[in-house]
Amino acid sequence: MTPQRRRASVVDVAKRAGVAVGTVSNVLNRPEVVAPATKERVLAAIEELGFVRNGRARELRAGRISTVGAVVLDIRNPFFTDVARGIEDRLERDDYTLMLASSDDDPDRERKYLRLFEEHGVHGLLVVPSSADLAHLTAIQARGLRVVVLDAPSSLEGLSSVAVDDIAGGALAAAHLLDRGHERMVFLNGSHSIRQCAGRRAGVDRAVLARGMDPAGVVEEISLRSLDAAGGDLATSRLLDAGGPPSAVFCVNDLVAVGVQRALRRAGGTELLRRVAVVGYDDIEVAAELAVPLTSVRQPTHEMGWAAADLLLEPVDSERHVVFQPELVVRASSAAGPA
Amino acid sequence: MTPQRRRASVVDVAKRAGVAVGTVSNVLNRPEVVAPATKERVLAAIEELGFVRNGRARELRAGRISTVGAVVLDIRNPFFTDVARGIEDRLERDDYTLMLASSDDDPDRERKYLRLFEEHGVHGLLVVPSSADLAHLTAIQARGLRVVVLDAPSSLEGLSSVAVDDIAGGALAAAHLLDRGHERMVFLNGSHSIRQCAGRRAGVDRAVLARGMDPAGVVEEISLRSLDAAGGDLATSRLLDAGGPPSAVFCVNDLVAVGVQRALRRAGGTELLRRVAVVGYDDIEVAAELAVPLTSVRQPTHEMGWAAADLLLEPVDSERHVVFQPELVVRASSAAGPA
DNA sequence: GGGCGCTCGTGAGACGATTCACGCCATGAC
DNA sequence: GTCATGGCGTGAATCGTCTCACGAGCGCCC
Repeated sequence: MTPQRRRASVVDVAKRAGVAVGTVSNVLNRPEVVAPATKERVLAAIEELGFVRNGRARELRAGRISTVGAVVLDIRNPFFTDVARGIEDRLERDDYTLMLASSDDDPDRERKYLRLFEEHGVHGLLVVPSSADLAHLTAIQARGLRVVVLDAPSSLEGLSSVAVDDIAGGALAAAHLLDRGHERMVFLNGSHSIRQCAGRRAGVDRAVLARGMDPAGVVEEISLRSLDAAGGDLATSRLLDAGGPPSAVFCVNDLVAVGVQRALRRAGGTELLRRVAVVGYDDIEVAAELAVPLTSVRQPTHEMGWAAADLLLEPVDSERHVVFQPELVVRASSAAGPA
Repeated sequence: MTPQRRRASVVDVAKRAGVAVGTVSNVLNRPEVVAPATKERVLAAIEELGFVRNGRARELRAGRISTVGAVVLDIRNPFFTDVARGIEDRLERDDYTLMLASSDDDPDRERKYLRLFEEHGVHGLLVVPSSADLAHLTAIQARGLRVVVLDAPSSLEGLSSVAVDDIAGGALAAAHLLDRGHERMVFLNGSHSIRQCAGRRAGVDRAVLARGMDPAGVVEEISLRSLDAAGGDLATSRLLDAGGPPSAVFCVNDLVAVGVQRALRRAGGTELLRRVAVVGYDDIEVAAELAVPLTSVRQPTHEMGWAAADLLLEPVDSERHVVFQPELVVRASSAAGPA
């Protein structure tokens, strides 16, 4: 309890209890081999000195590692925190801990965190890659770490993965808007170097082609720099300034859709809001509670996190892939027909 | 690049480059003292072996620690992720890293994570305490770690803190409802062992007393087990079953308020929703975009996180307290008058 | 040519916990 | 009385990195 210059170590405890360091270690790790009286003395000394094990030394010696690192794209997006929660729940079962970091879609930040985790000696890494190039991940795996890629379905070069079928998701959304009669739509997407973005676009194209139409004539894709409400708001404002509202907008995630709705309402009130069909992606918790409840593509977030952590902890050494199917949740925001 | 049984160590690198281990270390840490030719050889060996520093050994030896641990109440609440972002931004400036964990309002989980972080040897800890008892935190501080308490203003027993004035926040919300003429209100709160909850209740009482009324007659407080949309939904459903809708509801956070709105709408459509005045807390990003935009108490989240990290990194050793003032953001949800 | 200073590189020791081969002692069987 | 057995405890060696006191080699100047 008294402030100390230096943390107490096993040596200090051993001295205080009048035993050897090995005995202290035994009390901590295999208490059953220590006689009760001795154990008592050691525990008392630990208490008095406020001794706390030094995990770094412990892991250095033992090689044991019970931490897992995860790098997601944006920690403020509920989609990723839900996935993280799924990861955590699975890890807890095996007494592992999660270190979470957010790359902000920035490959450099991603690399920085991956390196940090690797130096730190994590058991494995869960990564939502921010670019299409996975060479740095295969290199890490080659060094003996387990790597599981989340949300990046294709061309995995030997890495295990958990993903939702983004092509199917994009197709669901686009088909829904086409069904409503929209023959032109705006797609607010992220950079195609983000795999989910490229995949959803491919799905959109597939749905359009399936109806014998030409994607180039139907889909106007706008690439956003920031995939959040601010990004959606800004892009929509520009559209309105440029030539009036589109009749249908598909957004690469729900936060962007929230921004779209915000800009529409600001420009033309609820009336304008109801005239534009908006479809989001992720089905975040508040999607149903918005001014105009949002039609969205739902992904099984918790299950994805769980499955990813599962792949990481499993002793299996082979490459494995888990693909979940997305689901369209139809609400009022997509009710509007074409202009 | 080739898979290896064991991670390459400095010894391996030294052998390969034909130098001493100290030289390898110098290349990594003080490259300017190594002759160019030697440095070249060492770097080549590092590349060939895929050598990655072992951070555990490094920190063990150096005592140097560049990690900070944070334990927040609920990682899915945007309030906490915004605070976390503030922390991260401040830490990044000094090349520190954040390990984030979520206690789920559970003191046992909180203790578990704190212990883990302490064993891990973090530089310091940022904690949003889940109970009123801070003895375990002072004990940690006594052992030489820096501890900053977030969002817990009173009786700090020597711990530095960053907080928003919860009493003022509770008072703002209650005064607003009283101004609208509501003489009865429901307060959906969490356990009073959570300090923010106790503080906001105190603020509510203060506002009521300031008008010469009796809190017991005005405020019906309901204690929720889970402070999220599900919790608010459930409590509201029960209220409706028991005796019809209240005229005013103050929620301890916005997620709870979202749940309240959901239950109201389910029971009586938008019409019922507009008849009940609802005030939330935190002003999360989507608060303005809900079906009925939510009146809420805004807290400067990013600044709080930044300030907390600042206290942790500063070399100052004295106890410091930073208190931010909350702000009421009035929107449509609180427009309804008394029944 | 002896002394001095400088640049580079060396390698043993330290950080703190764990492990394991070993020794001590008491007990009990023959 | 001897020997085997088993329960307890010991402490040196180990993990991988960094530090630091030291020394080798070289050039330069008086």
